[in-house]
Amino acid sequence: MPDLSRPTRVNRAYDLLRADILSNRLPPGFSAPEPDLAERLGMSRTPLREALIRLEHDGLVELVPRRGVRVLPMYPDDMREVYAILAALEPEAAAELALHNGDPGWLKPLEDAVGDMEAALEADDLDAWAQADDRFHRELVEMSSNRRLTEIVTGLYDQVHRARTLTLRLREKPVQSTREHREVLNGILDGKPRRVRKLFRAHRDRTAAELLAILETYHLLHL
Amino acid sequence: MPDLSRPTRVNRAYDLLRADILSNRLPPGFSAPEPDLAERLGMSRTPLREALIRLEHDGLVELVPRRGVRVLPMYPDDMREVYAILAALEPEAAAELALHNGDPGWLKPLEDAVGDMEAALEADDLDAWAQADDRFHRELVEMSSNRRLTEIVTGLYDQVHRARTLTLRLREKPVQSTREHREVLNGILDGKPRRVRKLFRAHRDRTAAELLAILETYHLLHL
DNA sequence: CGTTTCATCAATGTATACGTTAATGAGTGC
DNA sequence: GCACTCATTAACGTATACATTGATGAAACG
Repeated sequence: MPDLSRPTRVNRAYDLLRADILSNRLPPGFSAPEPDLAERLGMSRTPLREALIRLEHDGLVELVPRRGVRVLPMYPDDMREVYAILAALEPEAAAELALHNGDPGWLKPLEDAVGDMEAALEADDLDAWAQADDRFHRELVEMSSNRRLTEIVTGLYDQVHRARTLTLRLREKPVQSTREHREVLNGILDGKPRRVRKLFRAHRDRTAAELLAILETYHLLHL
Repeated sequence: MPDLSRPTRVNRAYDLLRADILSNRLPPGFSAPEPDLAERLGMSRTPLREALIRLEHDGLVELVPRRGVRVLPMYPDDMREVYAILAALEPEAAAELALHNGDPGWLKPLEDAVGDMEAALEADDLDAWAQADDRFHRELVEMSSNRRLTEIVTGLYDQVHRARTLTLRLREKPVQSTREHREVLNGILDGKPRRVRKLFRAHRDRTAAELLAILETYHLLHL
């Protein structure tokens, strides 16, 4: 809830560091003392520290006294934690949508996202697919119009972002995932909350298991 | 995940302010410029600001440039947000417990909590009842051994803490609530996850509705 | 050579300083 | 009497300074 838009140094530091972590430019395990980071960002330690506190809350870094900032790794158990929470929240949010029938065209963002997933799948463009997938999930939770829920869920997305990116090309073509999204969307359109919840839940559980299996297979024990 | 135990000024400021907010000594809507607060806490603005950033993340205060810190009020819609999330998370955590049958005596903390609720109800000690109720919910989510889940849920508890305290004496004797906790516990003991989920969900939905009704009745529109 | 002691160094936690800028109110014009 | 202008004030965002203290490696010792 801080104003992320104001052009303050704290915000710049936060945005830059977050982007570097999500993109793996600052890989898990990386650590550096505050003065180094501050210099690299061209600012003093004061705003940097404030940004770091926010990143720590986001579960992206750890502030170890005397050892500086450490980018947190994600172990399979961490992944399980995140997906267990998402498996409880997302299906509920989706089911909720199935009740609130708004004006027609209301679900356009979701339809577009699923459409883009299908198109990307057809075109074998995995990056576009991942982006559309991400959009689907983010749009959906935002439609819940529950600000707290949105913040929690997007925070969790961030935490598993690296793992998703790294495993994107290690999995089979996401044919089933794409179909499942379409089914969830249809369920919402049809106003079937219980069906939607069940479908989404199954989707989450399946994708979580899939991702964990890949991590195990490739011995990617920390991301 | 900051180290809350280290005796630093940041931690002191955080603990004191959080306690003051939860106890309503700093009521919703209260606001003060940073220098005032810093002086009152006997420290400089630097550690204070770091504490405030954490409180902001916790959803307890808002940092308004030029106007200082503002203790956030809770409107009915905020309450709805919080309870919607809890209604998704807690039943899931409880259902999970119904699967993992650990050693006997494993559920002791929950049994004690429910026992204390029943005793407090008998003794007409509302404060003790509320404390036991709180303990039940906290213990339960901690047993999920999902650190992230615990942090999210306890953060939400904090946000509605004031409302719960203030309405404690405006509601009828929590006979049904107490019974529902006992039923949930029995469901866990019997290893019936689906039943537990349903019971807990109903409990949450009912208590949320009850609380909101009270707020409406008494025109307590912001807490 | 391994271990212990101690001095050095550097990072942190915090205080202080300061330029910028929004808020406030006095003063002016209408 | 009301609106507007502008000067004053003070809070914020940030930089800098500094004492404390853990870490590190050298040196002394066995």
